[in-house]
Amino acid sequence: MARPSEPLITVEAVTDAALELVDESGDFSLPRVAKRIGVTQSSIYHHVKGRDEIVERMRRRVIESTPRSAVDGLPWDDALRTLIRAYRDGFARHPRLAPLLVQQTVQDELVIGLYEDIARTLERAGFSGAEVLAAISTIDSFAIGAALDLAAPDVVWAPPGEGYPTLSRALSHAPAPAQRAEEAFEFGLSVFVEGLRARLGARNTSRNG
Amino acid sequence: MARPSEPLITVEAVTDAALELVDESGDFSLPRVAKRIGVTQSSIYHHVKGRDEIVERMRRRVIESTPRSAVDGLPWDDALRTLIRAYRDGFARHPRLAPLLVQQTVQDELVIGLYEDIARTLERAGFSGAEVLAAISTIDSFAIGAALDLAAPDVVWAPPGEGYPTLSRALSHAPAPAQRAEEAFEFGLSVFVEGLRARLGARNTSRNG
DNA sequence: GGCATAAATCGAAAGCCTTTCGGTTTAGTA
DNA sequence: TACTAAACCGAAAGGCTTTCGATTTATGCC
Repeated sequence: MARPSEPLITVEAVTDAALELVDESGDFSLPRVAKRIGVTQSSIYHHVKGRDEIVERMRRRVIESTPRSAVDGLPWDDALRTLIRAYRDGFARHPRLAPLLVQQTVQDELVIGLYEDIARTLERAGFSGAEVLAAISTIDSFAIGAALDLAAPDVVWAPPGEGYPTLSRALSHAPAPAQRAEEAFEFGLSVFVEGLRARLGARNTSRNG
Repeated sequence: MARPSEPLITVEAVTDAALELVDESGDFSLPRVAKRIGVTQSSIYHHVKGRDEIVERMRRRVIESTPRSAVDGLPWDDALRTLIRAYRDGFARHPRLAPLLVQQTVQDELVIGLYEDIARTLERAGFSGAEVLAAISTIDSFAIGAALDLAAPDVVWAPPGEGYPTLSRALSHAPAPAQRAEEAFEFGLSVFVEGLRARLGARNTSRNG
């Protein structure tokens, strides 16, 4: 075949097909993407640079599917919760994508924009400099971990026997997998924000230094 | 060659070689492991079931390298900090292993034992049932995220231009990469524990319910 | 309109990877 | 001593990513 009047491939179609494959099977490959959109593997290289670019495009696709929310009017703790939820919700829609993303660096401008919003909110709350950076790192760790939690298999921890009474008791309260991950995320989020508030309070009443 | 009097391969040697390769290059493969211990790829299959088993053995190797600490005498918050640090410190010694581990389920008994200790500590603090489970999930998310943070490249967030003043200000306080990850982990850990304490306090003084 | 260039496709292949299979020699055992 | 099981090797199947040359066609320029 030769060059067609309308290209058979678009980067969007490649990204879509790859994302579908990830949702269905947890992974993707160039031969499978090519087959899905009805072209040859090699043709894909005329539209993307390689496998890594497809991963980057999936990351962007997932992030821009969550609208950037205006939080400047909200109290800082509500604002922070909103932003962190937005970050994590993108992954929640494509849970099996998370393990692929953690292998690669982020340089996407949209993510940077989200970080800027988080940084502003933290400064507004009363944190500064090094603390803001540490808090953002923590938020990143927590959100990515929570996204991976979504991709985890149904039975995450299976105590092998009778020797773990307390853990078994906790597990007996486990709801359905997706709901468990959701509840765990909300719990962790609120505990983290409460911790930040406690830290600010201790500073303002000069109890800690 | 035929069957030697002493086997040329042991599972420990395979695990060691794989871990060295991961530390050096961020990944491993059976041909490279085989070359490193001076045998053929196929021979490895007489000692481990496949690639996945090698990954599981590396996980176990890393976890058992951190001794299980006795925390029953400590106040619950100190105990919790100690346990979470122990979980994360294993990864800190082999940062590039983390991305490989998140692709696979945990069923290792040692990890379950650590979770049991965390569950006991949380019950001792005053949490119960569903809260314990949610807290453990959160701890897991946070620790794994922190481990991935260690494996991240030096410049994690690079604001592309002038449009991100608050983030840029925060980044100007960034210490060396490894230290940044370390400080972020300690910050998040202490905020998380403070948040748990705040939640208990609110409950005891009946301010929240 | 005619022509050079650039783009889009394909087929083939190089070079990785994981896993399996058959052949060979030796260790352990009845 | 003879038989089975174990440990090794070489070869190969079938997957992957990426590159290359050949072919045809769209596009831009004179």
